[in-house]
Order: sequence, then C-alpha cells, then structure tokens
Amino acid sequence: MKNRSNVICLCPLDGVIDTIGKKWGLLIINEIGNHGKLRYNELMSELKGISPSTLALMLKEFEKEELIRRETFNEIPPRVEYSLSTRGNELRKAIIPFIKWASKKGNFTVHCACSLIKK
Amino acid sequence: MKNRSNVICLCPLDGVIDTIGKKWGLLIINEIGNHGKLRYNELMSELKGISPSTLALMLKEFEKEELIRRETFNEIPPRVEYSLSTRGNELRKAIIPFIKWASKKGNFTVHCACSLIKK
DNA sequence: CAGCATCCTGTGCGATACTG
DNA sequence: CAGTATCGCACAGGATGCTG
Repeated sequence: MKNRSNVICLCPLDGVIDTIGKKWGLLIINEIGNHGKLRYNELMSELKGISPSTLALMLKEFEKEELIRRETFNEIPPRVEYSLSTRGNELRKAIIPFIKWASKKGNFTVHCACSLIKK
Repeated sequence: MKNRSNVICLCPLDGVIDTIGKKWGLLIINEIGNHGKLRYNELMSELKGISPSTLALMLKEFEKEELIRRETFNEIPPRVEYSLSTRGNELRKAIIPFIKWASKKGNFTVHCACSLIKK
C-alpha cells in the first residue's frame, strides 16, 4: 500500500458508530427516509420486531444528534411525526453504497420485498 | 416521498450489520485495507484499546464471512498475515462516503492524525 | 397514540493469564 | 508471535404493563 491517497483514517467513526451501528440504527434512518415522515406506531409496525422501549430510545438519541426531526401536534389523540434532518438525509445518502454492497452477496436473509434496490 | 426510485430497503443489512456494526468492525477492515497486509500484533498496536480476545474473535468472524484472508507461514516464530479479500475491499470502498459524512461534523473526538481524509 | 418504567437475558468486550 | 481460556461487568434490547 504505497499510495497514500488510498489511506483512510476511521477515527471519525468513533462517535457515530455507537448509535448508527446499533441493531436498528440504519434501519430507522432509512425507514424514515423512505417515507419522508413517520409516526411512532408506524415505525413500530414497519420495523417488525423492535420493542417500544428500544425504538423510543433510538429516536431520542437520533434526535439529540440531530439526525432526525420531531414534530409534535397538539391534538387528541396526540400525533408526533419524525422526519430526517438535512444531516440525516446526507447520512442516508452516504450509506447507500454500503447497502448496495451488502445486497450483492447472499450471506443474509431477505425477509421482505427488496425489489427497490438496484443491484 | 412519491418518487419510488428514492426508496431503499435495508433488509440486506440484517446479516451484515451484526459484524460490521460492532465497535471494532469497520476499524479493523479499514486498518487492514490501509496497510494491505497486517499481522496480529500489528493490528493490536494499531487499534489502540482492543483486547486480544476481541481482536481474535473479530478476525475469525471476518474470515468466515470472507471479508479478509488469512495467510499462515510455517516459521518460527510463527507469522500470520491478514489482508482484505476482494469482497472486503469492495466493502471498504463502499463505506468511504459514510466515513466522509462522519468526518464532516464534529460530534466525535479525533484522537489521531486524520489528515488523510479529504473533507 | 406515543411513549416511559421495570424487569430480565444475552452478549460485546475489556483484563489478565496462559500455551503451541 | 499468535493466539486461547477464563472471568466479569456493562449495556443493548426484548417483553410487558402503565400513563398523559
């Protein structure tokens, strides 16, 4: 590896990988991105298997990191909508190559219609 | 979000995020990629803070997933060299956008010379 | 509806000591 | 040198029940 321009330092990941790398991290980011806006219970049913506590926790973290935006409506029953922030959208775009890579080889189980990703 | 071509399914991640998303996952992949070939103890010192058991565990997982290659030399003292497989290299390339994204905003601590990444 | 509180389990991962 | 073995803790995250 002589070519120095090919070398990349991963330190920036230290802070981000902790939240993004979690089991549901990218899934949540992507799901919200796919729909534009999503409510709590919509996320609950889209992300089959996640527990309410976990989802709430992740949403809070993402909100704190300003990856997603939280909009509250004073209605009864209450309505809350989540959407990606500008930065969250950039993140989503940034991980597309990774998703494409992951979808290339079959060492995973596809359990939903993944027809929308171009292989 | 009307434009369907903008929708991405993350299912492929299910299998991969478990290993890649771990604390040292990307760091290891990248470190090996940066050097081309690396030995066990070289990795130990490059990845400051990792424990021998954890490193050994990750290397095995990556080897099983065929992201890295393991070459043994029958010498005394023994020598083992790790390098990225073709697929591992593709992965490394695929996460570059993510790294660049992560390096854009300062919600992380840079504790080594990160001069090599173009912001 | 949108969560929070609580309990509980699995395991990621560090520390340390030992081996072929 | 390149790991393995063992211990231990912190924490992710599921299940369930409750609340404004």
